Amino acid sequence: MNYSRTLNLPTTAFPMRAGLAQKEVEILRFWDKEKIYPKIRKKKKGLPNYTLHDGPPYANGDIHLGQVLNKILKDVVVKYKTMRGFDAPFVPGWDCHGLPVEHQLFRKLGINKNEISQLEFRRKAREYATHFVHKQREEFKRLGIFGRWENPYLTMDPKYEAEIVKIFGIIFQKGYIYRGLKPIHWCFNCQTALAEAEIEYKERESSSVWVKFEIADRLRFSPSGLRVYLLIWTTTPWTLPANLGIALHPDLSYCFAQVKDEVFILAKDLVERVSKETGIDEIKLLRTVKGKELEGIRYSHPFLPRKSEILLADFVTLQEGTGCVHVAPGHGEEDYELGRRHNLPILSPVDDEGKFTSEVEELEGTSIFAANPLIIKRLKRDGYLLFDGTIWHSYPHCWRCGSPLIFRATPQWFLNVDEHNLRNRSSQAVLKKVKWVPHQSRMRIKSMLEERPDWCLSRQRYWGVGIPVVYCQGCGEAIIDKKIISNIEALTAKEGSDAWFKKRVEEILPPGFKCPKCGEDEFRKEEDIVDVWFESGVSHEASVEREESLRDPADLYLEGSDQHRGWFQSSLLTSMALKGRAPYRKVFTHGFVVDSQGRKMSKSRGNVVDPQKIVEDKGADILRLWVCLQDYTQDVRISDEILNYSVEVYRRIRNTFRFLLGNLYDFYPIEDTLPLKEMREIDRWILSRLQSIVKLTIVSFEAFRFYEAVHLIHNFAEHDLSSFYFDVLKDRLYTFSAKSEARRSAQTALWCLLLNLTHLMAPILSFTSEETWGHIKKKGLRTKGITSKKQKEELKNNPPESIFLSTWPKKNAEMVNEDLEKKWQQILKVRSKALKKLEEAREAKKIASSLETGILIHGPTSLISLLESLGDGLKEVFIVSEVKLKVAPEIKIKVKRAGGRKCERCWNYSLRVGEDKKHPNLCERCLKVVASLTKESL
RNA sequence: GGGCUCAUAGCUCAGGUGGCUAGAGCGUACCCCUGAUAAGGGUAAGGUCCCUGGUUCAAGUCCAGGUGGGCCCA
Repeated sequence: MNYSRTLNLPTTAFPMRAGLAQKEVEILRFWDKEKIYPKIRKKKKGLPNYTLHDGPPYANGDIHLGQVLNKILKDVVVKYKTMRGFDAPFVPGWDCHGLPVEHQLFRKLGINKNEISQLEFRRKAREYATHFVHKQREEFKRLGIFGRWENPYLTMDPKYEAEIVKIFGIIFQKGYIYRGLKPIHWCFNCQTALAEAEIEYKERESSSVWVKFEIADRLRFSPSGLRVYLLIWTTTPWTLPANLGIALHPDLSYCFAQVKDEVFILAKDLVERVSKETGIDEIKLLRTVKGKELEGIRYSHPFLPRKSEILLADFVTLQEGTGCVHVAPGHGEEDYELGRRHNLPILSPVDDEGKFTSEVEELEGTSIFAANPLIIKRLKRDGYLLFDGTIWHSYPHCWRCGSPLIFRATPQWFLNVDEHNLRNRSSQAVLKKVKWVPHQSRMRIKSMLEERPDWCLSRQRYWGVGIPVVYCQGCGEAIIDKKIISNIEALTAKEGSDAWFKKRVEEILPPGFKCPKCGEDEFRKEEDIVDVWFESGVSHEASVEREESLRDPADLYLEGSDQHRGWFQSSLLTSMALKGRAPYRKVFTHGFVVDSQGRKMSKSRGNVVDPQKIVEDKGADILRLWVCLQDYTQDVRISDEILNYSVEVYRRIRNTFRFLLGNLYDFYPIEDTLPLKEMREIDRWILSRLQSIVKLTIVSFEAFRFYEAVHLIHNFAEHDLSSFYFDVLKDRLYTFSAKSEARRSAQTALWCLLLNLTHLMAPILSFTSEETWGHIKKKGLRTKGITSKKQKEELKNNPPESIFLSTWPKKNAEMVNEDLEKKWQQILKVRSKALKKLEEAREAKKIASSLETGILIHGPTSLISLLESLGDGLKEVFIVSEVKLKVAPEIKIKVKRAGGRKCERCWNYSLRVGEDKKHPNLCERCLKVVASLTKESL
């Protein structure tokens, strides 16, 4: 007779194989159709607010793994906080303006700035950014990220743009913003500034000149009667008129080298090379000093009536030249920084067309490249040229027209980081008021703040918010007026930032406006736009402060570690300047996604992984789990092997859910739950273990260590549940009478495990938890045997339709039983010894299933009485047919074949199998069960 | 080159204030089960704890130097 129909075998519609790619789409549709997110928002209204403010990604291209990592982490935090009883809205944002969009669009259109009007281009840029906002939004939604997707904040939204204008005005009024000069890459053919990304380096022939700068001060070491020169090398003689310093490395050795009746100062280690390149020999080394010993010594300019000083700089190297570096703060990045530190003027006597201005009288109107030979000729004539030649080297060119570029200083707007002690105040706020996770972030932001230069707010671009400044045509005065700003603000709010570029200046100014300095009434608008970092940097005001649902300062900013220099700082500085406090209470940073070797992803390396592919192939939950399996405070690796690991962990957790659901098919919590007191000891034990897991998981989530939580839960599912508790439980679940107390006790524990584990995993495995919840909620809705109307009503609304509308488990103190946990720890130790013995017997081909055996346990009295207390449960623990105990000084376990015959129903061996004639192959226990079944079916 | 940082089994992670015969899970090998079945159980193999020095009775753990990787700057 086949008894399997008399067993309570697991049944569930929850499939073993997830089919995530399709299933997730169904769940997304469910969330969408049932408006789950709006319902969450409504339900949480009035609870304590938790604001995680989204750092806006660029609306540019498809999302990459870095953004996936970032948004999933945010989502886990938000879902966790939501389920723990916070009102935690998520308002996603996008950074829409700026170079990345502009650059890519120019490329796509195949034109340059001069071939399209600014307004026409801006229209296209808006379309372009909008397109990617939509695209990325769908991609993020597909990952299961909850948020107010239908109404994100966009930096190109007119209201947002108006805020940018307003805040620029306020910060200006407070005195933080000034006008200064800064060198930029300039194409004098296109007459435009170029960003780094728009530069192409190509080989080019340039002059290569060695120039002598005569020392003007008396030197401590002074070779009698001889003239002493600093020897510099440059490939851009046209920048010599702007020379305002010569840089030496403080720690390099410099020598005084005599050539005929002149002495040159140059790096000692470069003497030989210079000699070779210039063909000058017969060099006599007089003496050597360290660079720092020459600091501050003055020299004369070779053809201008000017004296400058020797400066020290770490950027000086022995790679090329002479170790004495010509410094023109108006014509080079490093030169500029060095000049700024020494308060040198930013001299840049070259106009838009690349011609000298009147600042260099004798070259006025001459193009810089045409000036090169003139300058060389003059140096030669006056004896300041040691040698000249030509050189092929890599030189920056315009990506559009191919012309060689120059570095040229232009007037730009800056935020003074030291105004009103801004730097120190920010530093203090960051160190004392803000929590940094991981703690290393704190030092990082500190050192970056301390070293950062003033913030250049001007960009010579098309796509962005105009800097709201007008200039008097009469005296050139730059005017930022409260009234004008509020006009621009109002116009921008109404028509968007296009208004600034569309309107004539008179339409922006108040009627009858006159220059406060000279009384003139003709003006022109500033042409530069605001740096995009300023735009996203003011989101604490333009988004958080204005959003009804969000709180400023935010509870959390969560971004990649590159934002220490970026958004964390731009947000901090603007907030400090505006409100005198940081915009965040806590900052959580994560690392970067790298390949299996720990190397960064790049197209050239060919190791870029596409998240869309993983989603289509394995599912978003696998990606979510991948994120949460790793220590993302460091760099996060990805590879097939790592993803497969994620799949394995997923399977284990899914199967755990499936086992739980399968064995609860006939369990309805409302009527079948057994009170804790009446439950079996092992069931109470697993519930106590569960409480430890709940407690520790909460600790991990609070510290944003999701990987710790996942490892914990996975281990629990593996070690406590699957390999022990479930294995032991099968006998009771399958073979005992369906409604027996013993079985209900087990099911009560399983129900509790199921509820808790699905919740603990929900912020991470959102799709799978929701899927599981779908099966759970059907059970709770059953109202069989419930008569009162009120009860029925309650059950209608409970459980909630989505797991995300329910709350996270709390630690249940009643279930905690440390004594029990200790006791079972000992039992498990004995069990693992027994398993080893069983395996030996199995290897020896003496047994196959452990139920074929009986075991004899020797041990000290304490252990024996502990085991004895388990009663019938003892043999279940070992999954054997018989356990005998014997007191002995040493622990020892013996395995023998079980006596009796195998019961056909429960597979246990028993001496009493065969006692009943009707069921000759059943044991005494199954006999009773089967008998009751027959009775029932009658 | 500078600031911050990371390095433990093939993979993902544990290893407060130095005492370890260095752990867990995955994967691998072998075995068992066939009533969680493209599942489940068991056993086992796997590590110069990046390298080199030093402090110490004792170092994965502390110190110094180096190598390699990451982010940001130059």
